[in-house]
Amino acid sequence: MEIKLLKNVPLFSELSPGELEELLELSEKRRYPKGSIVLYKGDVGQVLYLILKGKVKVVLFDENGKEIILSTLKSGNYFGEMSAFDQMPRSATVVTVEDSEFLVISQRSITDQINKNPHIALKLLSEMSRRLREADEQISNLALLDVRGRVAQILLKLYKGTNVRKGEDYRIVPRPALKDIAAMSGTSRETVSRVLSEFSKRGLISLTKENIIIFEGLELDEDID
Amino acid sequence: MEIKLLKNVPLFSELSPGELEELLELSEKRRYPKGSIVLYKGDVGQVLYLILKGKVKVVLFDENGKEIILSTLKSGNYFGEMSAFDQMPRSATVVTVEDSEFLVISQRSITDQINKNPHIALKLLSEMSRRLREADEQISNLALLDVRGRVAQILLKLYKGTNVRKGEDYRIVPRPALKDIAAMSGTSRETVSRVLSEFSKRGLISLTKENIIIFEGLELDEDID
DNA sequence: GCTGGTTTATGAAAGGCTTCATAATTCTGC
DNA sequence: GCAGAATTATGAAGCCTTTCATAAACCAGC
Repeated sequence: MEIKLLKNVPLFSELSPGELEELLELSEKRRYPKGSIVLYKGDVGQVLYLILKGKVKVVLFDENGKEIILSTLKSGNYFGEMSAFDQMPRSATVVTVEDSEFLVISQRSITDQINKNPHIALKLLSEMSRRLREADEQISNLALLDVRGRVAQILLKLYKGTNVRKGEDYRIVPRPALKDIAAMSGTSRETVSRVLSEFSKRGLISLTKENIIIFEGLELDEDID
Repeated sequence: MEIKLLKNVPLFSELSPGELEELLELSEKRRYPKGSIVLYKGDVGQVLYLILKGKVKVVLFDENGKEIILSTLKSGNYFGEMSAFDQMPRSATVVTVEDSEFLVISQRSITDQINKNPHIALKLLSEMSRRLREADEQISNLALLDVRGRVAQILLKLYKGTNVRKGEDYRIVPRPALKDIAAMSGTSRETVSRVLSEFSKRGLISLTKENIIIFEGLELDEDID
């Protein structure tokens, strides 16, 4: 039944129907409503979660509850692989932002598959490289850019995730909550509100109720100031 | 000749002498004096560098030359693996901070070894997991802590890297330059200077010419303030 | 052991961002 | 369609950090 679904996940695309079958039998399907905590930072656990349906955010909190979003993942993506490979506790908390469904795969199943089929390892290495790049970029943004720059980077990244283009502009649909943009930029809701209205006044973006339209030129933000 | 050296690198510890020999023959040894740029962000190139001797820093710069240090690596560590696995350009610049010597291994050699010996893939996955954790922690520090907290975290991390313990205190030897602590904390030299002298006045650390001694209690810094 | 260059310490001013507060707007569920 | 909840907009005060400037300390090499 989900064989077809798995087949479309790049990570498993090289597996034979038999191997997929085997993987499925050893795995468990789990559902979580929107807003559930799937795993907690500090937990031990070596299972990997493949997102079949829905969307999650990977987050960290400080002692006052201030949140930083490390990444957002949707169906076809997976998380929890780090603990599967280095046996350390969960390094972040994962929360569903939509009703979601996961395939929970044990570390054992994964390493078994790697041994049979090293190609899977290369897929994993490639994906982890991508994540490391993104993490490095986020570090760079936090350390080297001011809030305007960071928010601009987040808008561009959000656009790449939605990919709605009309003529010369780029739309982020649906419009994300300011507090989420803030949690991605490492700043406060209020500051994001101010920064976006400044961008809007400068003609770099257009804010509507349903979306944010990015005009060419936002990339250059740093210079214009 | 370097077979013995390679044997001690965790990444290759499972390889047979024959496989090590093969790897060595396909690889090239390269030396760089202190202060050399080994690879530039944006370059294309899929080779992996194994550090045989010396020390490097992985850095990013903003347009004014302000630097953020993503990590510091020493002999036995490797870098450049990301481009080897996802074929994207170099995501950061690597600079030697000591005279250094590298074994330059082609992506091809690595994937060949992975196919022969999936265990190598697991080592790589484990190491990349570790790096991702560190990156996430750095993001969290930058986004959620003030400068004091970030500098404190860097001191603790530096201590873990030197591991000189005498009685109840922990020493960072040799004492790093303030500008490097700054580049790791995402702040300025001047601010690090002020923060350290504040820590010193509060009795959390002791600053000497040769080292920094961390007393128990620095971890709690956030609370004390 | 001196000289020039580098690193560190510290003050002062300015600015960016946070925080708190309030009002307006929008959304949600009945 | 309404009431209450959540989100957004905006002002004001204050703090943290940066930046610039200067002096002191330190270091490296001849």
